[in-house]
Amino acid sequence: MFSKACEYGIRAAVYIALQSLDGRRVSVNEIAEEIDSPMAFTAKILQQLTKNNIVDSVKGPTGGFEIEREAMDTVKLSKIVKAIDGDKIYVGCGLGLKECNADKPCPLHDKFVDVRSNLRTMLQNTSLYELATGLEVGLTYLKR
Amino acid sequence: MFSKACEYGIRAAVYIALQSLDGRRVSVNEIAEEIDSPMAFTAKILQQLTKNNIVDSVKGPTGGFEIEREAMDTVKLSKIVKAIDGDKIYVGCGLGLKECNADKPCPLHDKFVDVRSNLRTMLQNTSLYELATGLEVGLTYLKR
DNA sequence: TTTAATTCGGATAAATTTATCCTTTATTAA
DNA sequence: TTAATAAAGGATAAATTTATCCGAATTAAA
Ligand code: FES
Ligand code: FES
Repeated sequence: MFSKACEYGIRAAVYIALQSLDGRRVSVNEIAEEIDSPMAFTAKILQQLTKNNIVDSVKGPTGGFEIEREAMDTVKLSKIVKAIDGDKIYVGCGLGLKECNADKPCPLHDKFVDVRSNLRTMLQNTSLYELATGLEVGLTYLKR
Repeated sequence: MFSKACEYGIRAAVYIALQSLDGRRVSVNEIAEEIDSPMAFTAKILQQLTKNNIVDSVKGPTGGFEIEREAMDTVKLSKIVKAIDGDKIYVGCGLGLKECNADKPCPLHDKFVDVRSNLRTMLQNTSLYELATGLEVGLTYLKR
């Protein structure tokens, strides 16, 4: 469904949000450990998240990544997915035609559009804050 | 969503079904042209479909691929997707944890499961015949 | 002012997916 | 029986994704 990069990106963002709720800034090293992802690759993904204003980064000692409380509400998963995987998940044809186009649809178009808009709605309505709070109370996990 | 191999596989299967409705057996060459896919790669995918009893193949002159009328109804997209992409789309965790597990769920689990079962239901309920008939009457397309 | 900690950015490597090529096998028809 | 046609299968190449490494830039604290 999502690329590995995107999966790591979402997990990382949720972890940063969780720690930011406690006012803690976290390093790539800590993030990679806590979400069980390859560190250097995770660093690259965090750069993308930073460039897209999804998380904030601070260099130097005591530096690291954080997310403002307000951003936790405004940043939806759709924004992260778009930043990392692009919009092919939103505009791509399920059967691989150049683009999805209702005027010259593939045989799966109608059914695929249903599923896809279901997914899109879910991503657009899901905030980082929402995901972080489940973690906070120990109901959900970022690694296993 | 699906791999390229899977996209080609579905398109190929639908095309074979369409032609089999007319009693025509089709070659890899024709299939690749009609669905606009790389021929040799498509041949590989057709081998998988054949091994999984999704389509039938006949060697030699006048040979090619075909699908029995009954199979067009019983073969659902879910079978094709499983044959080519495996079942990661059905059992995988949306955020990339080892497997999806409700006992130790990732933060997105509940919402992801909704979307996924929506997708699964769609795939399980969609037959090749259904997709081929839309093509037949010129409402849908396998290339563009 | 120096040192150390941290992200940033570029280069490169490994793994996987996508794609091609060529030989073998089966089968039909001449 | 031979020649031609088509799928099967194996080897390999190209492209993309995933992952690692290392030096540069920034910044806080000693
Ligand atoms: S054209 Fe294929 S999904 Fe819309
Ligand atoms: S555990 Fe992540 S989707 Fe179920």
